[in-house]
Amino acid sequence: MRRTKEQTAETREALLDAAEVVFDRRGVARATLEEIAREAGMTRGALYWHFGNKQELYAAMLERVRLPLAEGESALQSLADPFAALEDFAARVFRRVDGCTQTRRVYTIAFLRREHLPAESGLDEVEREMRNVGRRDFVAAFRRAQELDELRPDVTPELAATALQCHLVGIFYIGMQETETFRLYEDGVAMVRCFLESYRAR
Amino acid sequence: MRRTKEQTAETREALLDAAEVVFDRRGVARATLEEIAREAGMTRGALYWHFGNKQELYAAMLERVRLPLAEGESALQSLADPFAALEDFAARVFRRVDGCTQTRRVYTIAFLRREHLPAESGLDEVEREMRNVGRRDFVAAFRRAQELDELRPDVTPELAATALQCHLVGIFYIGMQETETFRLYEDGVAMVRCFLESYRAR
DNA sequence: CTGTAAACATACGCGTATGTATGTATATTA
DNA sequence: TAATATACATACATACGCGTATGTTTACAG
Repeated sequence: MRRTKEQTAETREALLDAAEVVFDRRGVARATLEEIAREAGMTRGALYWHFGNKQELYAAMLERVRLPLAEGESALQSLADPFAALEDFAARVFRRVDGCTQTRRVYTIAFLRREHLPAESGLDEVEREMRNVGRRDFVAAFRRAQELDELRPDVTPELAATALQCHLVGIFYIGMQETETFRLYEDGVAMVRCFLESYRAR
Repeated sequence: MRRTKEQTAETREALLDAAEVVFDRRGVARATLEEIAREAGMTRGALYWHFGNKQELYAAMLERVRLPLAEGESALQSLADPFAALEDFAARVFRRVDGCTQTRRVYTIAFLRREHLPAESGLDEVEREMRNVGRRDFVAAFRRAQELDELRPDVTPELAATALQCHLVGIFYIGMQETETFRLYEDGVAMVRCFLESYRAR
């Protein structure tokens, strides 16, 4: 019952798709490998062939979304107009998470359907990067704004970056819970725009 | 081996204290009733006597913190100066969560150490209230601000309330993860103050 | 003072998820 | 084309955590 290389790759993708569905449905801890495999039309044998255990499966699921998202972040580098770049960045992230079902589901899983412990080797690194969104770039952007005398004089670039990060995470967190009363993209962009104005010098 | 009523109450409190510690350490799903009982110097027998199962234990743990916190929220009712009331409210919540070890731990558990599923009878209600912080009062406060022409004309009270809620939740979320680099009270108050200014009419 | 039930500790049975070991058909390679 | 390793399915052994049943002591009601 050996499959071709292409079929094997399809199986792997199907298992990751199934993992997203089941993790979202049951939560990561309560999700069983049996249910995931059945959801993909396979057995646990296939799962243990492609991934060593649930942790590796989860990590692979994160990787599949992290990589395409990482591409879009580079566009923040345009530091001519820092505030416009920040708003544009936030809008793109919201559009991405709100528009793409897979991305949204994975973010929902990482934020809500999973228990975060202080030290979890490997995973912590990736998830930290996910919730940090683009904090490093935020600091750089606000520093640039400071040089241009566009940043409020009574706040540091670091505080502004942290505040933006907090706001984005909160919007994610609430937006994923209140899926009916809250439009991630429209409301999110409006909030960030209003938020950024408050850190602008007058 | 029957105990006095007072001893029984002490046992119950000890079990709840132990639950906080173990839930924080292992996460709710991975925490075992055996470990919780041992942490309290008891056996599972005591746990099953006071609480029917892990879910009831968790709910009781939340209740113990929710009740004292609910008292402080009423002070938002002073609607003479809505923005000052909002800032004052946020400051008190931060002070409470940052200062009281027990409150902070329970909030950490509810936000980070637990998997949130769409429909979970009973718990969802309480946790929804926890993360909503004081949204209902926020709307009222921003409505009042609108009447006083103190609210930005281009935003609705509902959007402003949601934004504040998002910001608070995000500050909680990040503040509990980055316990070293982030001071919940000091940084949180500074952020909320800056945030509120942006929703003020000029 | 006595009976009863409270407040646990201990012991047991059960289901369930996990990891691994083994079986097997077939794509790939030499 | 034969040999081999791949890509799974199936079967098994194990352990763990839960719920409950039972045992035991003793505060408390009458």
